[in-house]
Amino acid sequence: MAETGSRFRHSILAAQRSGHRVLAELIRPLGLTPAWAEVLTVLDQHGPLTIRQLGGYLICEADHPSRLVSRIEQKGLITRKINPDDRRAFLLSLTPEGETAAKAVLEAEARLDAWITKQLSEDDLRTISERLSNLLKNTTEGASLKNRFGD
Amino acid sequence: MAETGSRFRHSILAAQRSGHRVLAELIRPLGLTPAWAEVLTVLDQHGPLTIRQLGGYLICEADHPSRLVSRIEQKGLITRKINPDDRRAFLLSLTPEGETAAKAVLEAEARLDAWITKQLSEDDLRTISERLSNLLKNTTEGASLKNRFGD
DNA sequence: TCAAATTATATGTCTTGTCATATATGTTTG
DNA sequence: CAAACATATATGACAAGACATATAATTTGA
Repeated sequence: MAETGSRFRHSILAAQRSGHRVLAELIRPLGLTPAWAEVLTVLDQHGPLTIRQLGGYLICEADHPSRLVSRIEQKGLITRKINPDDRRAFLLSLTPEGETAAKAVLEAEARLDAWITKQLSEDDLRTISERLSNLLKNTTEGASLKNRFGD
Repeated sequence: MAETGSRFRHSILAAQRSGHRVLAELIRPLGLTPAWAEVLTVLDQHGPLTIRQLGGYLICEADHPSRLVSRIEQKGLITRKINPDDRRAFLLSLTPEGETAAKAVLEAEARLDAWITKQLSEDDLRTISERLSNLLKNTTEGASLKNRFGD
């Protein structure tokens, strides 16, 4: 079938949009969005990072997440410290409120993941992740995936 | 592993973003975006549609694509005819320029799909599409997928 | 050492997408 | 028939994401 690829692409798009919508609903009561959730969980897990380093872990944004970060900062979930070694690059960390929010995000994501693992087997999930990682091996998104989840 | 679901979700996100970026690069010379491409190919394939009907085929937009349509219309790729039976609902069709653009989109997508089918087997692609459709069976995105590609 | 190149971040502008709400038309029902 | 309800589309406001460009700090190399 010539449309195998097209159907595959549209299925990926549909899955992403659907998952995004569901996650957005789960964390909206927290005043958060999926992009904010990614920033919070990455900072929670990988400690103080510069904006550029943070970008290397994010899948939601290809460019430098300056504006995303400043919005989250304005809500008081992130602080930036001046780096004496390089006064261009700030070090971003979670505030106590940010850590609380990150924990709440992890709980919401755990609920979503529990639902997903009821629908598809662990084996299917792992196989799909692996095939997609393979497809993305020379892309920035693939690099971020590897940074976050290893090979 | 607890993170199987998380990795799966992030892989889907990464694949979508990467595919979106590549398709955007392929059709940018045509002055088109991936969302426009979806509208053009759906109208090309499924004839005159109202905005609501069009929305039922689109995966890129959950709500009614009013503004997306009016932007494409302003570029002269779509026309709307008043429907005498229901003066709320317009019937959208491609202009000759729109049909040309739709053909060009199909060619660009065919190049992308040719690359994809070199990276993953037809069997893998079909299996992944099927598992994702299954996951989405009670969602609006799943309904659009079914409208476009059947069961 | 100092000009050029590089790097980190920021910002203007635009399209996309969501939510909430508005308006106009059509349908149903008391 | 009129009021209530439903439907089709539009729009204001915002976050997200991409691209191009700008600015400031650092590094490099002649």
